[in-house]
Amino acid sequence: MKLSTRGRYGTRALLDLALHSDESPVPLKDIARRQQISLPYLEHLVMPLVSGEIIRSTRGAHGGISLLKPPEKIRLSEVIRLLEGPIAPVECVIHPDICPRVGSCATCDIWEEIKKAIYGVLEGTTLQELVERQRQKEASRNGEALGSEGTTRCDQPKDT
Amino acid sequence: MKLSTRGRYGTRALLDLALHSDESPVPLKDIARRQQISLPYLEHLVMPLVSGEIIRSTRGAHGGISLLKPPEKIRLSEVIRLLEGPIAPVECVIHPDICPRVGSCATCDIWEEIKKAIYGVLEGTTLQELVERQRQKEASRNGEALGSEGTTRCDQPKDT
DNA sequence: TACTATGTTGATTTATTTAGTCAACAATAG
DNA sequence: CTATTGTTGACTAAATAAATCAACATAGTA
Repeated sequence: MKLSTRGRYGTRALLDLALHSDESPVPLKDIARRQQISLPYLEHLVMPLVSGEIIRSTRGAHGGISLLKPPEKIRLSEVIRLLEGPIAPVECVIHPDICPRVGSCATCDIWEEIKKAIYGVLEGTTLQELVERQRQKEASRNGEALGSEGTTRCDQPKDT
Repeated sequence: MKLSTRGRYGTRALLDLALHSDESPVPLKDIARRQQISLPYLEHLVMPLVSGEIIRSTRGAHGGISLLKPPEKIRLSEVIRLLEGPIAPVECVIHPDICPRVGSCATCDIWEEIKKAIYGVLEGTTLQELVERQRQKEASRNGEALGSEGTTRCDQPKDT
């Protein structure tokens, strides 16, 4: 029941993009540096977001990626689905037709409930909310202790 | 965000045990056959449940495994924790101390919420409820269509 | 006692997925 | 034309999942 780096890095990249976008595209290189994600890896990570039409990419000098929709219209449910695939914890919830007898197995009901619970959280959270939370945290952090480290990252070191 | 076979097979094995236990221990061989799980694999699977004191095992002839607690006292949250480890979707929710600055990363809040949502479902479900659900399903199935297949399994074929 | 049925443990194997790199290529701005 | 950026696909290394196998321990039974 773990999220892979795709979901985690990808979400952080999107949050970083939202925090730093001002009309002009944001180069992947900058996001990679700020979020401490290897550039070649990040390039692959964001591709599903491009084809999912969450972001647009611009090649060439001064290129980069930019949001295709306002952050309040981007739901984490879609982001995670694009980055990690279906949210359900087991296949039979995704493809009930492969179950020899759907509806005869009590455990699947529980897996279905878990799927709905996860989906509820992700569907109810937009990128805009993430942005606001992040700004709030950074503000309160500056208030309490000045001059500490630069950009912080949460899941970087070993959160497999 | 997938459950591994450990969690799935283990839960089914436990449900099978609860459905077939009548004082005497149930041999792993029987559970393996009914649930179509390879015996050597099942042997490894149930070990965490033994050390977690969910079940007791008896060696020798007429041996097998038996529940150590009444099914209504066995919560899926504990079963899954024993079989799959911590429920949180990322490490930093499990070990906040490894985060360079806990509380400064907005995405972790969401992962924490997801953890709570999953936990809520699992904590709120007991083995007894699974048993009742299963009996109910089998009863209604016999009512609607007689003489179909034997034991059904839901997640067996390909629910990775 | 000997034998059979069962669980226990640890080593080993195989396949899959994850995470990441590399290199060739395409497009755009200046 | 050149530097800068994204795009694509092949490739690799490491970790994890999903078993399998063999040697052993224990309990019942003839």
